[in-house]
Amino acid sequence: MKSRSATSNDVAKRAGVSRAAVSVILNGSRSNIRVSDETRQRILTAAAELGYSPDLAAQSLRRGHSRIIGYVRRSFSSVLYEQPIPYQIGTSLTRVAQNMGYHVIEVSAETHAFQDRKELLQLLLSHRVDGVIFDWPGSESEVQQFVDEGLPVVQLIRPQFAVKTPCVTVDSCQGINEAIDHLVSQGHRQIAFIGGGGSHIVDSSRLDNFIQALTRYKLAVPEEYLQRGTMYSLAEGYRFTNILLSLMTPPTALFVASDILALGVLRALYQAKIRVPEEMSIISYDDTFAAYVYPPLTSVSQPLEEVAKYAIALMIEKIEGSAADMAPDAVHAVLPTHLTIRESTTSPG
Amino acid sequence: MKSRSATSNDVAKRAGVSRAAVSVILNGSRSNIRVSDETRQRILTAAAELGYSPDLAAQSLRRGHSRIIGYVRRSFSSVLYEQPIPYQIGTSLTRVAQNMGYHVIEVSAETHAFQDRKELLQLLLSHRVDGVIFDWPGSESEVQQFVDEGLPVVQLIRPQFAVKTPCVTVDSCQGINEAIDHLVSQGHRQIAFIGGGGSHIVDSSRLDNFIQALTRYKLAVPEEYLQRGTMYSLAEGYRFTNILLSLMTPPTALFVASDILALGVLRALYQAKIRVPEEMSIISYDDTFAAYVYPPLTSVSQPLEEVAKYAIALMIEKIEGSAADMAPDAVHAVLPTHLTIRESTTSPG
DNA sequence: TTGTAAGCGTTATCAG
DNA sequence: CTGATAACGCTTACAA
Repeated sequence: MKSRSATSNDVAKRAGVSRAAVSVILNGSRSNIRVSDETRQRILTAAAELGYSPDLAAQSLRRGHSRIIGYVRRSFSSVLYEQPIPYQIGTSLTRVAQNMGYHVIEVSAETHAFQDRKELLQLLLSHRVDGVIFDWPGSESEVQQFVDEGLPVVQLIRPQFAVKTPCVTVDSCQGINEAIDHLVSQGHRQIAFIGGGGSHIVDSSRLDNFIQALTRYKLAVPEEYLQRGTMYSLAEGYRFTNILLSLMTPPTALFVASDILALGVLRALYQAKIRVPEEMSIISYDDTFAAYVYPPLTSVSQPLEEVAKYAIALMIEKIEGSAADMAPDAVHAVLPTHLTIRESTTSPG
Repeated sequence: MKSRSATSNDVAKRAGVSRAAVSVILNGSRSNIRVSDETRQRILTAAAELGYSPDLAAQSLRRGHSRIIGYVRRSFSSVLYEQPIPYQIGTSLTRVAQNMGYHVIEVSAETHAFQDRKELLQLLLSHRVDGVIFDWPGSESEVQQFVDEGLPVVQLIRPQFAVKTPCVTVDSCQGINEAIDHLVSQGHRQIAFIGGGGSHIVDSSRLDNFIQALTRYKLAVPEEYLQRGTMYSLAEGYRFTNILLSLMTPPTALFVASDILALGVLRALYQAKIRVPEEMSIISYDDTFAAYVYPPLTSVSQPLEEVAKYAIALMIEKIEGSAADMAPDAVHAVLPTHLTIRESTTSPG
């Protein structure tokens, strides 16, 4: 027995006023209309008594905007522990947006229903989203089609820079510098790099920043200390660690470009009976589950919560801002990383 | 320059037919109306050319249902690794629902905007959700208010059984039996329990099933082997392990009622230089990140994906089903767990 | 200040 | 099969 929700009409009747007045008071936009305190009160209490809640669909239809933001994430179905970032970002986005009166709908290019990428566009369009946030878009065209529709678009983490949209990214530079500072100050001179992940500049810059940081200290960067694979996975971390251990001069410290790689590193080290940090120092990158393994990993933390906040702020500005504000269509916010020191690093041997 | 989306009217004009025909073809409901193949084609191509996508808000307004399902999760803001289950469930729910033509909106009782719990109800009501799924509702009234509104409600994992709604839960029994079978078959006779988490039967039954399983083998269950705390946390796992290690007769195997507890267990064992599994076998419960630590943990896996599928199926049945089908208002689906064997268990000493 | 009326995009009804 | 018409709940000029 579903009780039909109260409408603004019901509230108006109960308060003995017009629908218009109810609309103004309850979802008040026009400020050039003033209402007496007394009628305002009547409306408020009437609404409360009836448990009135405005119909968002009707509002959306009338107002021409939905207050819905689409969030397109890479790989919906991936295992939580192999891709923790989109899970965290998605949740943060949703929470932040809700606090701003918006609502996020989460989709992925990989969902069964969307083998045809067109359908994804269709779905978001059907919801009449006010804007779309991409986390790590798979291709240029994936983003471009939304831009072509005239929708505000914000890209996160690994943008397709060829498409001119505002971006929010994270710069590994500061965090990696701090990491190398930390290791060097502990006396490490032989520091190796284990990396992975695609060809995006966000990934390759981790290696670049690593090399630069070592160069600042005039430390050698032998080619065999630079292990770089094609993805971020436990298996690759494991494999590269074994390669490094078999070198004539193994490193005394490892900089590992992702937590999931670090899990493989830890596994290889345990099996080789090499103690962390006494015999090998480790710093990971991401700081997702770094604190939860043993030993707790010193790690470069990414400000994911900030990324979400910034992205939503940028998006809402694009949606609500006047045309004038919208001029700089390629705002690129770069958020810094920092080192979180735990127990996986100490002086060598 | 936002190009206004094409409407069904535009499609009708372009195809030279009536709006009604477009509606029937594109979102076809009435089956008693037949359309010639030729006009159908005209409509389809016209829609494609215009990039028509139906306005869900308008449909929702007109049809009286929104195809939106609310998902109320406990603790939005908790750290991913301390509460992985809601993250996984939420994502699965969203994905499964999308494949069924529904859309999930995710909220939490703990969001800033909803200090007043009423606001959560309001938000969901405003979206005119067709139903609400609860994962671990905090209180009876939290669920009851939605039932009172006449909304279909499904509860997951840790239901408030006092409120009569369909539920989908997971039964630890089979998995724990398999776990004890496994340990006993390896020769373990001293098996301790580390548990935590509230007073919900889902939590306490893990202990009950553990005791029953041991009893089947006529094994002693000394009181000091039963360590039970108030929450699932790394710190408690750590603490309980140290207590167990200090006993006159320490156990040779540990059954740990949650992965996050197991992380603390591993930490304590490493520090005590007790090797896993050679000197101590471990089985965890949850199988969320059990595979990712070292050694990979033998763990009782919960069918979370199935839970999501079942919940959505149940929900859609309640929403769309005829009144007759809706009679059994307390369907209670219980999904079994099973043991996943990895490398943290072997014969004792 | 308050009331009236039009309209957002869709679907349902009901006569042609 | 088409075409007109009404209605869903809400906002907003504009008129009173």
